[in-house]
Amino acid sequence: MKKIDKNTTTISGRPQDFEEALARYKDYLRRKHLLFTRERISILEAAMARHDHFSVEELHDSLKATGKKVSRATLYRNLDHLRDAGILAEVDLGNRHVQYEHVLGHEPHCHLICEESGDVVEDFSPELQGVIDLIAKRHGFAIRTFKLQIFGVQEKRR
Amino acid sequence: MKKIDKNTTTISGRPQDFEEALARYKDYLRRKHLLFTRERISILEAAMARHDHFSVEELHDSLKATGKKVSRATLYRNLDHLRDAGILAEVDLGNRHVQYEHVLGHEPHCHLICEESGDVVEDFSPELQGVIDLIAKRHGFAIRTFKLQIFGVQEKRR
DNA sequence: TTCGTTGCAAAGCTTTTGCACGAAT
DNA sequence: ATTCGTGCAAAAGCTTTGCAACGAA
Repeated sequence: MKKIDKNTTTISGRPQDFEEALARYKDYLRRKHLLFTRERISILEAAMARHDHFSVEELHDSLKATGKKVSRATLYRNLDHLRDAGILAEVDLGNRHVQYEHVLGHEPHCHLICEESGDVVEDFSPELQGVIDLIAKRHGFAIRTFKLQIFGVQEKRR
Repeated sequence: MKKIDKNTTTISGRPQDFEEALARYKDYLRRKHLLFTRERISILEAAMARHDHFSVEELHDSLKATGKKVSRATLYRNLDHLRDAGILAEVDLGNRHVQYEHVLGHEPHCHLICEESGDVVEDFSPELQGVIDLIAKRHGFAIRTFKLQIFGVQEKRR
């Protein structure tokens, strides 16, 4: 397996997030006339149990580790659903790999990626949303979501 | 070949941009002790001749169209150089395909992607840079570059 | 002449798909 | 009972790599 860049960000994992995600997923599945299968629960559990950014392969490993094996094909098919249901978001960390993160309990934010260490830091500055709203308004866009990545080098802490 | 989403953005193509890119590339190659080959010129010409976002495959087609065939392997190898030389930037338009755009004559900007039509609009609002500088400063990051994508739906014009 | 570069073909990864079997309602 | 979902294996798409021949300096 190809190595994915180091990732030190930790995403908060509040207990209520899983319940909220489950409710949201059930609602989504009902609306789309899709079934609520054991594999879909396993994938949701595994995804919500990870508190960092993860790739499809890493989630597949997580599932194997818990004994609840789900085929790669099923995983791919369902990650799309989890994204469409507003439970997971795709993240671009500049490494040409699709990675995911939770949306719940996780306000809109951006990623700072250190090109030296590979570390990823999340930022929740409130100023950003205003500028983005302004830009969208200028072009007559109704915003659904945004992604901002800042690439640079993190200076040494002291 | 898989179809890539429609793309209506046009990137400006000032005559001096090619000269500037050429100078920048020669400098980069010299610094890295790399050779200045005919293939590298062809790729640079083809890339600078495109005034939109393009995929590797599309650039390969451009090259074929001008009769200057360059193998895919060489193309991949050299697109990395053009990116590292600061001539091209990788763009994420949310379609899971790597695409490129010029950097020269092209201030820092962001992309608005319409999820209905697939249209991509570029925005050069100056307010953005200030917020990004602020965020980077907060985390002790020396910025190299940033990418911002706004996903939504473009309202009808009248 | 000397190395880096290229083209080709093969290999590697990631993601998608067709189909028969199995499971949810 | 019906219909959708899953696993498997194959296929497809994209990117990288090994190697012999070529070309820039």
